[in-house]
Amino acid sequence: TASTQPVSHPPVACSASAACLLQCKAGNGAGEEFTSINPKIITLIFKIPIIHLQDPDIYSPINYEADLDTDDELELQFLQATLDDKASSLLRTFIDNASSSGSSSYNSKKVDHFVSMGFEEKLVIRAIKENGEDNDEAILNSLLTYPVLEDSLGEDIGSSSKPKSPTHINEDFLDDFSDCDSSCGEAEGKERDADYKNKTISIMVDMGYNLEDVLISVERCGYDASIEELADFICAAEMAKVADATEFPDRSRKLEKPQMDRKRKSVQVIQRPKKKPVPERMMEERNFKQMIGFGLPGYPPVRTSRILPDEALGPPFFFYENVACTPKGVWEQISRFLYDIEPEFVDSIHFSAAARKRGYIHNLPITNRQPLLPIPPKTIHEAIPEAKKWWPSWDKRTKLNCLLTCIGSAQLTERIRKRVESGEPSETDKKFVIEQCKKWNLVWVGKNRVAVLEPEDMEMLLGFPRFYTRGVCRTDRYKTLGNSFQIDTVAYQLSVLKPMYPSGMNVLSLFSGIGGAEIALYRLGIPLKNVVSVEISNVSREILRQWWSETEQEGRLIHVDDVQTIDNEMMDQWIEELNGFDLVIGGSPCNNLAGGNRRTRDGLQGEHSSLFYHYYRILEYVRMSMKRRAAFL
DNA sequence: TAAAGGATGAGGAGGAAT
DNA sequence: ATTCCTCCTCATCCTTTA
Repeated sequence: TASTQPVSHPPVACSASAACLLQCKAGNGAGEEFTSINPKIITLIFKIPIIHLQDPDIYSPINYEADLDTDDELELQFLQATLDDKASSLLRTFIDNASSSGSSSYNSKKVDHFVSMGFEEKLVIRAIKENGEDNDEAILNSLLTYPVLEDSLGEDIGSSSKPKSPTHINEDFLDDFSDCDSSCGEAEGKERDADYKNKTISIMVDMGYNLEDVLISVERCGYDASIEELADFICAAEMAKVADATEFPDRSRKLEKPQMDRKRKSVQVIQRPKKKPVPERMMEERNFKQMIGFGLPGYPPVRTSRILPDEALGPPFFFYENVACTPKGVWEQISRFLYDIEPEFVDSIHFSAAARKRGYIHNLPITNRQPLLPIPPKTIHEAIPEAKKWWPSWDKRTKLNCLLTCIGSAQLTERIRKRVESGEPSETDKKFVIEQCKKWNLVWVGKNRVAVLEPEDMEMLLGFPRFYTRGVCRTDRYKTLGNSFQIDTVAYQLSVLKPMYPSGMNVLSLFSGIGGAEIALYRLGIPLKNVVSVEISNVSREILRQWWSETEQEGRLIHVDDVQTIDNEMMDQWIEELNGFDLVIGGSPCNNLAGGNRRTRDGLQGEHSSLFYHYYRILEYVRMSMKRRAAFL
């Protein structure tokens, strides 16, 4: 059968289509759009082609339905109902990819084709019978619909939901356990557990794992955990010992909330907590108000540890960034896709003289962070000492506002000069001047003269080397810098990686821009072994390339222009050539989220901001592919 | 032709007063 | 708890200027 075929090729090829589906508008020109997509639905689509590897019965879409509540059903129905022409073509791609990539080693018969995508054979037969053999789209649509329509399947579903990592270790091992699930009675369950435990432990020890570690991992992950899950846990625990014993699940903590952890684990990314919505959780946090994240250098930590869902643990580590003040619900949506990890909101005002309110979601440890040295100036006067001389007493600013992509005009600064130069300005004049200064981040550069920040000022305030962006026109320097990371802020969070990777890192940098992530790692003293940098703007790419060349980086810089063109084959090739990625980092476009956008602030589904789903797609695939590779080697 | 200028507010967050 | 007020925002697009 399909499930016993050796894994020789990445089976997932539909992810891009799945992500694209998110952007499909409702059919019939109704003008409605997806405003909130449940990751369950998307994950369902994502997972379908890979599930056959493990255990088709367990991974059939029906089983996923176990995690779908009423809302999800509606959403799924809505998804299907809105498959217009555009979506249909994507669906076509989805099917083609799944068959050409994932099922290349299987026979071409219709049934096998869909079985290989993870659907149950009997349902495939039924769908073919209903739709005819030649209509793949209709067949697939039916297969996706069955779980929703088949009420009677609900019980079976609920009891057999046991998603496993797509990692392929040894099918024989899994076959031994795949027929045991919670549908057994209580007594049976205990017996099953004991049986399972013994077999698993025996196998794991045979595989070379330390008995104690195996026992701990079984305790921690639950008796129904698969071998690869246990292996993952042990691997993570090992890393934790090296890196930060308090960050990863450790022995003292593992028994605290076994039920909660088991539940979370057992559903992986499919299930999202419903009782405690993310928004309230996030807003309750006092870190949102002050935007100090989990703590700042030199201050007592807000939080010293956190428990990440097992499926979120590195490697690879990941780091995601975007503007903090998005339309409502956006961060909740992002968080739901990124393993429900709580965003860390930090205002770079704590690291710099300029504000920059940003949210970060990552799976990094949060203790033993170290700030970059030297500590950057934190007030305007420290940052721009020459301005102090000309600063009027009635301008009370000590900090700059967020560095944007556009600057004030020379005409404006001239108008301000005229208002101010004729004696003591009136209150009205002062009000106008202060208002404009705050709006455009103007600083006093001469007697009665204000000016916009120079590109070099912005480079410094953002933590880049001086003249980093030289060589391109002034407008482009402002634009690219305005879109960048604040290096000190990001580096502080990334600093925990330094002791873990003394010999350097392989980095997949998405939406690189001018290379804020690369500079942050470089300034931390973490060697850049290989960097795959994805950036659509050739101006930005050139800036990074130039820096890479000038600083004589020993590693390799691979540039890709469009994140949407990255397919599984490319990722597999990189993973093979570079021996995997250690970090997937990036901040997806904020155009449709940022408050300054008057025209197209249409949220995460916006034209540019929806590229976030490619971050998710790529991260998910890289993680899956690396897991599979690790288990295979 | 390329760069700069100018017009284009909504939408939250947060504080103070009620 | 509600209302009022102040403040700020990784922007976009068309026109004007150099």
